Amino acid sequence: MNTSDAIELLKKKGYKTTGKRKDILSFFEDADGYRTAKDLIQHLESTYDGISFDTIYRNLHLYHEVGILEVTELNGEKHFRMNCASHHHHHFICKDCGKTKEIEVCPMEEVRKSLANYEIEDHKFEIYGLCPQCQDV
Amino acid sequence: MNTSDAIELLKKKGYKTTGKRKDILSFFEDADGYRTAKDLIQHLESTYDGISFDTIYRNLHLYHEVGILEVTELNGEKHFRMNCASHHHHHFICKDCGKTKEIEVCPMEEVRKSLANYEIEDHKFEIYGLCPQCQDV
DNA sequence: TATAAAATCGTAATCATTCCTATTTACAAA
DNA sequence: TTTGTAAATAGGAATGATTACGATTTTATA
Repeated sequence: MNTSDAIELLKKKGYKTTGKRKDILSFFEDADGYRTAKDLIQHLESTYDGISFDTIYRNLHLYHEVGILEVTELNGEKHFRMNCASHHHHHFICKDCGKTKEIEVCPMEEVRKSLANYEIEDHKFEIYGLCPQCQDV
Repeated sequence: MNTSDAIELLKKKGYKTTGKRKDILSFFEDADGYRTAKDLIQHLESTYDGISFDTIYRNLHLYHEVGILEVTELNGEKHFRMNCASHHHHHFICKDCGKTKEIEVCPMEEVRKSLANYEIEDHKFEIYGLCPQCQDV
């Protein structure tokens, strides 16, 4: 998913296009990893003085709802990244810079067998650590 | 891990035994799944009127630190359960009642190969849904 | 260009969690 | 058994992320 695909998707669903919405999208397109609401506010404040929490969180939720963003919860804070689910995969997440690396392994097929009678709604497989760039500080 | 093992471990580490500490342990021993700080407060309030947040959170942190409790973050809230890591495994977690089922599959061996140069510190593999008991409501 | 619906602002409220000081308690040593 | 002291707790304020909401502004379109 990239910014223009996302704008297209939003239009198709009847949502309006605003400067802030576009900037939020490019922020995540450039980020190439997980970012928090705080990160986003900091980025937008230079352009839009006095931007409201409401705007930030409303759009983060909206984007997640329509599948533009993925969410994960780390250290009591929600982290968002551009959805890259063209195919199913998981992520290594760098604790330092938030950048991600795709992991193709998914053990769910095998797991399903051991969960007969259980209704599986979702699953999460994440690996945490330091990416090569963040190791020598 | 059960209550008496935990008390033993705490003593060995030089921590004092109090009624509250014991009750917190039995709460989790009986729980057989993930519980929140709020759940714990509700449980303790009937016995200890006016119990302090400090006591709750200090002990949750302590128990996590020494390995009595495991933690996971769901819906903006930390969830705790008795540590059952006699061997490495993961969990199915019921969204309704918090009960867990052990999952023996762990794909980390395979994953490590694709993460050369990455420093792996931790990983999380959880399956969410409804357990058989919670499906027909 | 007028209009209605959607988006945003400004700010207060909420919720989980952390922090702080005074007081109480557990337990080891006398 | 008493006592000294470090650890534990109470009570409540503070913090940080997130949500809520009435008033205002902006977008899309007729």
